[in-house]
Amino acid sequence: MSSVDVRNRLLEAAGPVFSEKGFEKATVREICQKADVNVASVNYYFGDKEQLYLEVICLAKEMGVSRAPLPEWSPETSAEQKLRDWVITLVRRMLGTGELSWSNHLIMREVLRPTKACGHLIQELFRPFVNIADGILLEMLGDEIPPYRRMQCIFSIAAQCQFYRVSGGMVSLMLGPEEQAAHYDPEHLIEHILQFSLAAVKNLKQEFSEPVMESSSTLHKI
Amino acid sequence: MSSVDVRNRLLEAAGPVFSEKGFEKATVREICQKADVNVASVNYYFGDKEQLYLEVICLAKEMGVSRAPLPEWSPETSAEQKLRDWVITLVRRMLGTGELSWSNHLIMREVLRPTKACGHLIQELFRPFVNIADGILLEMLGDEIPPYRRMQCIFSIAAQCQFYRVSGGMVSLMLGPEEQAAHYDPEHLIEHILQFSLAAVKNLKQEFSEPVMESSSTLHKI
DNA sequence: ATTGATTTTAAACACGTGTTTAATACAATT
DNA sequence: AATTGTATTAAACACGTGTTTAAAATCAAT
Repeated sequence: MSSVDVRNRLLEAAGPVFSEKGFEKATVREICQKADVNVASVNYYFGDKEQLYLEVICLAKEMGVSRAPLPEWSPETSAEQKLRDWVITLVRRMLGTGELSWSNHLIMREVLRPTKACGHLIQELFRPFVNIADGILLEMLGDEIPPYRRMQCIFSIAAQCQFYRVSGGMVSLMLGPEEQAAHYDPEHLIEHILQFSLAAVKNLKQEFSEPVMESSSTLHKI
Repeated sequence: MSSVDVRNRLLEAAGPVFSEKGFEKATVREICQKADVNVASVNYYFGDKEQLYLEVICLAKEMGVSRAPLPEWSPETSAEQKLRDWVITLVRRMLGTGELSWSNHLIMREVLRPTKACGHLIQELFRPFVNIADGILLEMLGDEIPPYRRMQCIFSIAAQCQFYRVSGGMVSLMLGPEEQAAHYDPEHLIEHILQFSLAAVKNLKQEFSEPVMESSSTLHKI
């Protein structure tokens, strides 16, 4: 068994374990057992547990992007279709099952509780992906609408996709299994999220082309 | 120092610690140190660490509800106003700061990674709160729209509120501090979430009163 | 075949965890 | 004042953790 082989076996074994248990609860012993290598190999090849974790994060990022990439768009593709593709891609990355689900899960852990690896993910993964959505919304809304309003919309759309990932356990407990199977599979979710969000975005555009209604905000400080 | 005093001191000290560290990483020694009692007191009064945790969850539930309750509505309160109040209450519970923020944080931990305490929270806290929103949406949408569509809308609204709670760390890293302070305080978030969601809900009502457009869904399996 | 560097191994180390224990202190009751 | 049941304490226990170590094994080059 060559030395690079042991390194790769450790990386591949560590991904699912970190994903399932998190950095703290994951044990070097379990990872080494799954990789079928000695306990000391992590420290020998990676220095310590944290360095192994950082390399696993990079691996997860690359796997996620390559497995669920954005489609190529021709110049005449409509903005609405692009937004649809964007949401489909996001849901695929978030709710994707099978071999690569551990990478989504691991990345979500970084979002929920950022470590020093989160900066890397933002720069390499989140920011480019958000910028694409920003371009689509700019195309749909025009530049009279302030950029921060576009960002709020992007967060609102992403939030809906993220909800079923992070709160999936609670959703399953609230809905019956049959209800969940009937209306909450990824395809139905995509349709709902798109319809919900497109209506909101189109309304935002109308609000800026028509005179604005004053909203009586009597909200107190939280 | 009376014995009930030690019990309460443990409960009050354990809340913030469990909230900040989570059940696993929180240590009995730290809780006892913060409560200024002996290490063995947890086992003496609660049996074990988990039983203490369960009682802290119940305390968190009661604190959260009592601190940010829903307002009383008169019969002529509009559905739109009720939905506004509902969102305000949810954002307050989710993003509330100060003394009670640990209870929100702890409940959110249960949502993200349900333990045996989550069933209690659903029955006592989430289900009643969701039922109120369901009644409001029923009022706005009428009963021609299937109940599961209302539930999807409730999830979409709650998702937006939840997003800034669970992804707040990443949002801070993506936006600059000045951008975040300018447009992402709770009041601005409430306004955006309400405008975004009300537009979507009203569009859903229109869709059911007007002829439905066929959407060309060529989505493949994830 | 010998040598020297690299890799693998089992054992041990140092530390932190939840829990238990046996002795002590306390407070109320007889 | 003596007794009894409860509450508190410091110490120890049993276990799991990441990491280190020194010896053994493997491999490539001479």
